Amino acid sequence: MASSDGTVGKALEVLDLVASFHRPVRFSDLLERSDHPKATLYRLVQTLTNQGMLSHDPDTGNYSLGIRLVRLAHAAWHTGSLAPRARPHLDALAQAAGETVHLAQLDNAQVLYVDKRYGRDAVEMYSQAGKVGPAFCTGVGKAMLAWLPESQLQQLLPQQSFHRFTPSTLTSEADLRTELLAIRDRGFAYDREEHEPGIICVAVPILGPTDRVLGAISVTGSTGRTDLKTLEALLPKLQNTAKRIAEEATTWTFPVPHESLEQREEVKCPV
Amino acid sequence: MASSDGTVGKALEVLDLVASFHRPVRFSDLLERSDHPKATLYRLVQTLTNQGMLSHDPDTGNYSLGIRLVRLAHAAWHTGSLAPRARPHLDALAQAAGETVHLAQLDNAQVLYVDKRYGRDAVEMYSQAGKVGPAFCTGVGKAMLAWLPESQLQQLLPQQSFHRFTPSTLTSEADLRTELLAIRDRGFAYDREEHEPGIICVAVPILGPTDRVLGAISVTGSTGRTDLKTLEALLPKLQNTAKRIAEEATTWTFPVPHESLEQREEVKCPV
DNA sequence: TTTTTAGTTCCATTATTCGGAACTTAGTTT
DNA sequence: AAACTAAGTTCCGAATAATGGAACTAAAAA
Repeated sequence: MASSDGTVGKALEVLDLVASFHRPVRFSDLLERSDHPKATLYRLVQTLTNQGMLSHDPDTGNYSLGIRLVRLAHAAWHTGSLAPRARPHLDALAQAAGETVHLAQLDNAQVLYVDKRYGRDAVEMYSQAGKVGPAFCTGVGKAMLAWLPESQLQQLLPQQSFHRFTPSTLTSEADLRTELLAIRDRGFAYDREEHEPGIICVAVPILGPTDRVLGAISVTGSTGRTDLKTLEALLPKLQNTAKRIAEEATTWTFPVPHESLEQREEVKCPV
Repeated sequence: MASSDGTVGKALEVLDLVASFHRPVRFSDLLERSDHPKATLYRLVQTLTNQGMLSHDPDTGNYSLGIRLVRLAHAAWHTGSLAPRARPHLDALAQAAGETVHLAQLDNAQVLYVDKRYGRDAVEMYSQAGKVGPAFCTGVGKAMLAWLPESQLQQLLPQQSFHRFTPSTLTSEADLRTELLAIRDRGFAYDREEHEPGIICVAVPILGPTDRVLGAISVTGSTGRTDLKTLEALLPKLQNTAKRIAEEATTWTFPVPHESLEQREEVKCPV
């Protein structure tokens, strides 16, 4: 599955490229890291800028990800992610558990955190929702992988970096496969400081009717304050929460759109 | 500027179309509202799904905006919007003012709120930030329009709906033009219950070196608790904050990326 | 069973994208 | 100031990818 589909694929690739810099970039920065010939890349960037997916600062010549993305993501988060419907359940879980709670979904081969709660206060959400992490060495990642059909695993596993973050990171596909079987067997996943030293967690998948993987939730702690046994005691609550979220996600029929359409409509590009 | 550029433009149009439903949609829903022939739309949707920009629930056949958008938006918000650098200033302003504070940018012809503070507590990113509103009848919208070059105005004004939200909404381009001149003259914009009854605000633009419009901030109140005179007293603080944000936005050189690239890389699509 | 509706595939035609190379700035260096 | 360099932009014939009418399949309704 090496190659991307068509012009659209290439354009989206450029978006990822811009994102990967984590800072505004000049055209030549992009050119350097891209396989496309100058003229081609230039045209792609132009198009994306026109479309508001990139923004271009005429003073500095820098490109950044465009603001249209933020708008689209707002909608994506509302209709496409589990977060809005999982919210009350997450709140309750965070209260009851008194530990940090994560809600994640798969974004391709990576884990994407779509919501997060700190024991009590809902702070810092800005910087957290939307963050991505590795799948092979996080609790939520492994919990989701464990329930994927073989066909999908075959696509996702080769994309894992198996980078050794800590001494306990699983660094081969074989080790991970063994772990995934164990997880599926016992019904939940551990993170034994595999991603960050001192950080442990217990995670369960959120499964749809056909056991399709919808997402995962976890409770996280630090080895200083707690241990796996303690976190494990929260499992019933975790599993209960996961079940409820799954129910909401599948039961729920969306309310009829209130169509605040005064604005909407096909708005076209400025220069 | 009726038409969009190329295949990429069409694909992004489809994303907007999906977003406009505010709920998961079936293919036929999209077909109904789109000008594209069935096969063409189908291919576009396929491509976007492949790319993770749309997600497709095989159980229900529904499409939603994909999770890849959330990831991209996270990056967009960090590097592309004023929000992260404006943050401490907004906090300070909200504290000092004791009123709700908005930070907005232009997304095409609309206003996009990229951050918000209620007197004290911060709000979650994707449920509030990412929201769009009309430009012609909000304080931040008018503040930004007032400083745009004529060429841009000519593109954006025809896209305004001029929908009468309240008795005091300006409902014609001519009225708005007059108002914009007044705003530019006095240096800030009022919202005299033009968008929502009982909601008033005072807004100032955030201007770059060449007076380029970077964004706008406002303090908002309700007619029950306050009045325009009172809000106006906060103007020095507002203007000061805007200036600081502008400075940060232009001065700031981004820190060298910590390149947590174990993950990144061109990750390709699952089935 | 037949009919209708929703979703998917085919493929010759057509329109877009591609990219090498030349050109234009703007910023350095001698 | 002329010569050089690097970054960004435009051109245009060749190559490729998108198009969409129509036919097909699957599933639901009559």
